[in-house]
Amino acid sequence: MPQTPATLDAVQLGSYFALMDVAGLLRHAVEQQLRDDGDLSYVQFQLLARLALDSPTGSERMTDLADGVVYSRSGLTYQVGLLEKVGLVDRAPSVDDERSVTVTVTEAGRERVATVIPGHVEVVRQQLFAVLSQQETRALGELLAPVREHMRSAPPRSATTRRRR
Amino acid sequence: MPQTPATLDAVQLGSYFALMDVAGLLRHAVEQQLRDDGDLSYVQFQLLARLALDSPTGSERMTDLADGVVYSRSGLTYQVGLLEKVGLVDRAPSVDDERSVTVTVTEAGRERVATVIPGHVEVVRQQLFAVLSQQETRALGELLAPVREHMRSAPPRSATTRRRR
DNA sequence: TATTGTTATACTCTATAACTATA
DNA sequence: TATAGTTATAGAGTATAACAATA
Repeated sequence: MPQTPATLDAVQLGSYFALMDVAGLLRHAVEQQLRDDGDLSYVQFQLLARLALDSPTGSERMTDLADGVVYSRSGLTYQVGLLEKVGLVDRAPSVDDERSVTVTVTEAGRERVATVIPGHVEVVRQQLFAVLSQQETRALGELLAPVREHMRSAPPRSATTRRRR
Repeated sequence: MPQTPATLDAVQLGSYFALMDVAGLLRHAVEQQLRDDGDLSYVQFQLLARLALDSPTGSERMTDLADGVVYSRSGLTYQVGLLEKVGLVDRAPSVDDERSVTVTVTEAGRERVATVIPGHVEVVRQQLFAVLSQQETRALGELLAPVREHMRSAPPRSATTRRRR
């Protein structure tokens, strides 16, 4: 890792690399758990969890699902296709807009999420929250939530691929 | 993203997802910059930067390079092989231990790092530090550094692949 | 025997561009 | 014309297991 590059000071650099390293290690651990316990990738888990836990109806349009989860549209089609193939979601044309596709978690999908969550939570606790106090946990979230908002509203340059919002 | 799974409270969940989302978005932005400006993946940049900026000699053994880099040994061989093929590093048997391989940045490798760093720094500044004050930046680093230490010393279960330390 | 590293192989994921269909 | 989504294709990255060589 660089020590004195162009124009980030040492504190910024340290924070940047700590963030990337921690997230990388955590994702690695979490992907292994999801694969072992539920044969899911992290992205598939995100999609399923969003449908099963965040959506009142268990349904979302493809375009809305793409928000924040996946980077390219074809990638979303691919992942949803995999989930459909194994019966964890259904796909159907939207009622109001024939161009849209509505994705819905199946019962099996909800069960899969339920199967996977305890181990998932356990990994996150061991890897991340074992080291942080309640206050620190809160502080971390409060630091990062605005950053996420900023990143989502200000996509990087050369946004050749269309993205929602 | 889940709202009330098994046994993480809402604050923990929020911090967890904020961390993963921010790091994912940041990595995405940064990978694009590295690819555009220097035809490097993030991992390749990490390896080059470590050799060029962290190592006094510009050299490291494969095994030491693997330290802190997440993935498998064969993955490291693959990435170093790519870097060698385009002349950014050299590989040679270590002098003290014939089993080991010593990787060294070439002059071209140093130049590539120098080429890429300004744009890299700019992306990180825009995406991450535009939103954080000095104090917040410091706080973020101080929160995450111990987490990283913990994760590195306590690898996840089923460490089937050997890893250093 | 244990460690260092490579190779062969297979697989997953992602992105680009071209395409269809509806608004 | 613009938007929603799919498909074809191609490439990058990763992991596993078997392997050779040295300690």
